[in-house]
Amino acid sequence: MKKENISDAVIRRLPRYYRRLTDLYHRGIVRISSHSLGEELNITASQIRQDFSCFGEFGQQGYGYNVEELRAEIGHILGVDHNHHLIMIGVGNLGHALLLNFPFSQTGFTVDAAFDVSPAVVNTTVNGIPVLSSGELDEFIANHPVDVVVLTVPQSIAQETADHLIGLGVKGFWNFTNIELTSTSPSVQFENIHFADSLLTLSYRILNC
Amino acid sequence: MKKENISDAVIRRLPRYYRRLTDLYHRGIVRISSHSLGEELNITASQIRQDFSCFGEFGQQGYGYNVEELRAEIGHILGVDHNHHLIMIGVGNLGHALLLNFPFSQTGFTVDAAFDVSPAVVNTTVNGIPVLSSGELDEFIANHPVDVVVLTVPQSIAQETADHLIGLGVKGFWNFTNIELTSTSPSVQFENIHFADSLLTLSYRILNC
DNA sequence: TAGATTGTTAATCGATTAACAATC
DNA sequence: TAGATTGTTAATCGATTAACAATC
Repeated sequence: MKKENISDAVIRRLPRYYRRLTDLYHRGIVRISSHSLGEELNITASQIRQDFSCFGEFGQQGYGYNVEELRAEIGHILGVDHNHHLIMIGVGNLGHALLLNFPFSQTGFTVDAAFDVSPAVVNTTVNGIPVLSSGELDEFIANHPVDVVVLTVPQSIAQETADHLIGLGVKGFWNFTNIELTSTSPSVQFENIHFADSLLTLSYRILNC
Repeated sequence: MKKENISDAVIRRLPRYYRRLTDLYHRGIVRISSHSLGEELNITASQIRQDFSCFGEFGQQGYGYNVEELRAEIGHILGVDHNHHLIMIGVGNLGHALLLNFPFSQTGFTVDAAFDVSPAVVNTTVNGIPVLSSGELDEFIANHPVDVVVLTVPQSIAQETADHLIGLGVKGFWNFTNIELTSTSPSVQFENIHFADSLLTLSYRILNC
């Protein structure tokens, strides 16, 4: 299963394949060729076959790929069946929106708790998830190992919060603050949602493309 | 100013340069070399100089770059001084969070209005921005030209909403729905925030890296 | 002046695309 | 069987890195 040297570009295409295959599956489509799959995603058939061949042989000559099987394989590669444990730090407007709307469970994550400093939200629940006081964080993690933290805190405390959590054993951060987080430990993974960077690239493109 | 063949990789690095330079500027740092700038961003000095040279000559041999000037140049390239007009379609939890927290004006955008179908939000204002009924959309755009739409609607109506807006002349979409939007017109730009894709790549990396 | 650092050209590296034998 | 399509190897393309003359 574990392959080395999978490039970031390949990894970022996997969720798109998974998304499209899920759609095809729900529409009752049984088989698909690399050519057809690529057409819908604007990816060449060659690249799709190269990408899949990093992980195994999922197709059949003359037939193509079975949609349900391929979806399951890619889902497994991405870890949707892994049940990661996740907590959220910072329950402001954005944190709230994610807790209410984001399908964590479909993505392989269980949200165990959320944390905030504001008395207005501490000891409430949001979509069934308890919001605890930040003071309870260390004890909580000691009793409930956490794989990933959703970081929806103010920018000013983002790096120090991350450092503290890394010390408690957290290995992954879904970072919604607009800074580049760093860690001395190479096994810690950061995935950034940089809203401003994203909108700026759109600004550039509507002016120049 | 307008250069052809700027690769997507270059464009996506520009906001990171801009962000770092803004930080340096606020810290009162006057000059920086490509080497120092790269160290903080994990980008080689060579690549930084290559990137900048797509747009002009902003440095000085033996000295490096003036932080304030370089920040202004890159900001200008990205269009932060352009004052794009923007509206939001769909004022749910996520839309609300963006209206309340996202610094649109710092990014070169003016939010003129938001639209929704729910009587619970129509005719309210959020952070000073009027929320109008979706029925008023066509007339509004006829009177207030719109460059970019923030698409925070349910997935099921995303493509049809986009098609309608493209017909009304909208050229850019900041798409928060988890589907790939398409357009027959090549001048229409889509910038996607695919939350689920993002979290899935994190899932993959904590399992494999 | 000497040291530092640019902008740019050339070299390298990696990712994408094309081609094709294997085979369902 | 004949047609279709895979997985993989080879060719191409583009992006990154290295090198260096120019010069502040």
